[in-house]
Amino acid sequence: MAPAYDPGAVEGKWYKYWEENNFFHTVVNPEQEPFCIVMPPPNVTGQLHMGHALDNTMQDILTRWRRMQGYNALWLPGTDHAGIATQAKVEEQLAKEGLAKHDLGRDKFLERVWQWKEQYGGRITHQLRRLGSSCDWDRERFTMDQGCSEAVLEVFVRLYEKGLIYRGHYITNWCPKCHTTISDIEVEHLDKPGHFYFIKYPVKDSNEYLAIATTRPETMLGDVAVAVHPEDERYRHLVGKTLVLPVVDREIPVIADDYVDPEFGTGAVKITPAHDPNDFEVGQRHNLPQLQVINKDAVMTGEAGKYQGLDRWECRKQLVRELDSKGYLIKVDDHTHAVGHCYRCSTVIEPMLSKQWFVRMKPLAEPAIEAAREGRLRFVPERFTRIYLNWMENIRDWCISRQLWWGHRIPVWYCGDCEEIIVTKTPPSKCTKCGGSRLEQDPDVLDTWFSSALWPFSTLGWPRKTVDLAYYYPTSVLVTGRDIIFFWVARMIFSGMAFMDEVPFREVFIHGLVLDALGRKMSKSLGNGVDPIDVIESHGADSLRFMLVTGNTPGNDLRFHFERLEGTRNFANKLWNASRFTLMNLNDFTPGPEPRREVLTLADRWIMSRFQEVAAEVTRNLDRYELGEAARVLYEFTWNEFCDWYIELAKPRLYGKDRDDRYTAQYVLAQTLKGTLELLHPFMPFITEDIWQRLPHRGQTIMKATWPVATFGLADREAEDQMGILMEIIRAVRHIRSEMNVPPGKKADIVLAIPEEETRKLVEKWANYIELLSAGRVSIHATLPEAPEQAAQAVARGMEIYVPLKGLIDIDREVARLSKELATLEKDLIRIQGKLSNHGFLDKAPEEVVAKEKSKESELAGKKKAIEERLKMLEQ
RNA sequence: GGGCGCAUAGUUCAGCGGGAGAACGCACGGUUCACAUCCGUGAAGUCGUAGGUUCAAAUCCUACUGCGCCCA
Repeated sequence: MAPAYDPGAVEGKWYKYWEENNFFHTVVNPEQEPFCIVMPPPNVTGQLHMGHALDNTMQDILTRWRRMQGYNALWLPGTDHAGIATQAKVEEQLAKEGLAKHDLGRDKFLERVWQWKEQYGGRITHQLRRLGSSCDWDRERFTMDQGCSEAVLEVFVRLYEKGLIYRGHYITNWCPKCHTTISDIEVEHLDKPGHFYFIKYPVKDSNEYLAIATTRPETMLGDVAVAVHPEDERYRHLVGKTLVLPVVDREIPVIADDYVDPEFGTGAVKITPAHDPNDFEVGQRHNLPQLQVINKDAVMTGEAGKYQGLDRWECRKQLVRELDSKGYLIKVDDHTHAVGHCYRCSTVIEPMLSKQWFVRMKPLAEPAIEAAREGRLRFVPERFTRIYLNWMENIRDWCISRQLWWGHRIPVWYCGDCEEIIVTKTPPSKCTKCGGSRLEQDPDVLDTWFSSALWPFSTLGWPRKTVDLAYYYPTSVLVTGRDIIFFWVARMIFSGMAFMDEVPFREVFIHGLVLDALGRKMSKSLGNGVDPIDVIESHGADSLRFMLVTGNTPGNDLRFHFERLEGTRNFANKLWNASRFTLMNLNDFTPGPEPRREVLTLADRWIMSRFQEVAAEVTRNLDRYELGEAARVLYEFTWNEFCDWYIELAKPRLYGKDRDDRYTAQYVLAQTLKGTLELLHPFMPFITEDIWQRLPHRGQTIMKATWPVATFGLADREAEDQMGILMEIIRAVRHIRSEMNVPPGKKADIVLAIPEEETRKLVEKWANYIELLSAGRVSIHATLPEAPEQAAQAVARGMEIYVPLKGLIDIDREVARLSKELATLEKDLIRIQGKLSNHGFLDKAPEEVVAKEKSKESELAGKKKAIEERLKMLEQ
């Protein structure tokens, strides 16, 4: 084995081994309990970023753990066609050739997108493999594969037939750059500094005017009314009067509507139904016309008169100038307000009137709300339940049509003869009503999230009744980022309720975002992203995984620090070297019977007991989705207990002549290491497999090893207590040596006074531990007539520990050291005595707590007394 | 405007009713046959502020301040 761990040398090899042996693949087995995670499908042509790395590491940990626990653990992978993003990329590519998509036409363009998908579609799944993902690639799905597409058609038709899908002429969010409508949640509201323009609207045949305030003056070209609150005294006399729209000279009415907030602005609101969602509703209530003055490129239309052809911002500038010059502009205030931006391209959204398809949400949301309220579905952390519920309870209809070519085409045909609308899974040859053959399919495609909403059951075979579906649905847990709770999680839940009559997953495990070291979102525009593949290449996938998982709690964001990555890389190396040491000492070892308890040393019993507890604690934390805690427990056990103490204590027996002793040490060492590797395997799959394969083992792969549960012996409290005493002595001696500057190479005398017989016998028995780990010669006494000369002293558990330092001791230094210790002791003692003299505490605190405080007090008091005596002596 | 999260050692974060923890960094000392990607020892914190509940609060409650996020 190499003296340093080289991830590059092992990762590829083992992944290939796992995949070739079908270890990730599951087969339905009614005898076995299923565990299933469906992977949030990454964009098919995207590449792995830190968010994916975190999300998939967590899923892999859960999957590998459950698999080892004996579940039939399926992690089902797949990719998403990502309508807008993918189409935009291909359009970009075309643009480089000087082409637009319309030059090719729909069919040719789609061919290009499929080509693109073939070219890049494997990239991300390949990258997921490099991360170590143990998903069942045999079941890999794509949102536009045949099965998923069928599911989409089925769902669309069924919802339509139930009246839950309708087509409407409404105002929606139009992105002038992506050239499509997007749904409400795809709009990002950003606070932007802007202006509040106060404009005079003259009252017809009068000298009076009505002042309105707007943030978007250019839309006044499409104004069809001005609204005031019905009870607003200031304007009551104007309701029903006519205003003359400045510049345009069009006549518009003053109307009264509750929607107006009299406190805001001037209390008079211009109404532009074609370009504002609220105005749209006011317009509907008052039967107002809809005047479209901005087109799909965000350029002014013919309705804008002389401003036709101007970009919306340019129009605003010029129009304000004209208003000002003609005396209509009262004032312009600075005003910060939320502006809707496209979540994809950040272009300012233009509310636009058009015919679109919508999903009626209220009836669908109800069961999805119930499911969460009744606890049939649980969010981790729990607080996300409220966020989910709050959104679901206030849900609005979902606009699902997109003016794109790449996606699931809406299965709707319009008859050119009788205007019949035909909604069907299979293309009709003639009109079902008039028999005419002039049929035209709706040109739009569905929102990408429409297909991903079906993911948990479409990937398992729905709408067919497959065995997979019966066995794995509902899935066990969904692991995803909190940024897509609304986009995706909520939609899967109501879809699952609607079509499977059951939640799609029992639990939703939400994690945060991976931020850069400064706490900023990683983004292309900032260029602060860290490529997981670079990290895998430089530090190994295991280090990356471990780093992503430690120091992280459910739902919270995580900062990416390079130093932390080094830490986990070092940990991998530590594990590697502990294993190297173990293996070097196992050359003549064939595992036989478990050593009898009598031949076990204290250290053996201690490490076995500790391992037991660690296994239990790791399992408990995984159960609670506390992956970070689980990883931390393993880190500390491996490094601090197994390496720093157990291995050191095993050395003499491994190097010694006694074959039985050697066998016992080998046995415990090998077993503990193997068990530790198994507990670590979900976190660090590659290195653990590599070492496990070299150790005596049964089975083809650590992946299928049994999750350690009480594999050898039960917790051994006695061994832990006894070991604790010895560790305390060793630490005390090391402390003295270091403080007194005893050269590390120099053997020191260690004189122990242990009045208590049982403890004395224990220490006598294992004195070699002290000699070994604190480099000294130990002599043990019940009591000493007087303290050794020129010795440094420590006190622990009623024992006095002396390190005679003839010629080395610096009395002043020792006095200072002891005085300092005395000061902290006194501080602790005062606090505890205060507690113990408090009647409230004695009466109300639980007995154990009181007993604990009492024993602490006597321990500290004893220590204090010993140190005081010692100080008195030294100062004489 | 409403909601949520965070505030603990120089830094990044755990802990979330009964002795302030880890990692990194820092200081001191170390070439022993697993590992200098290492070993040993140490210094370092009125646990954001102010109240309250409790025998007991970093931990629960209330208000406030600062930062971040979501929704309107």
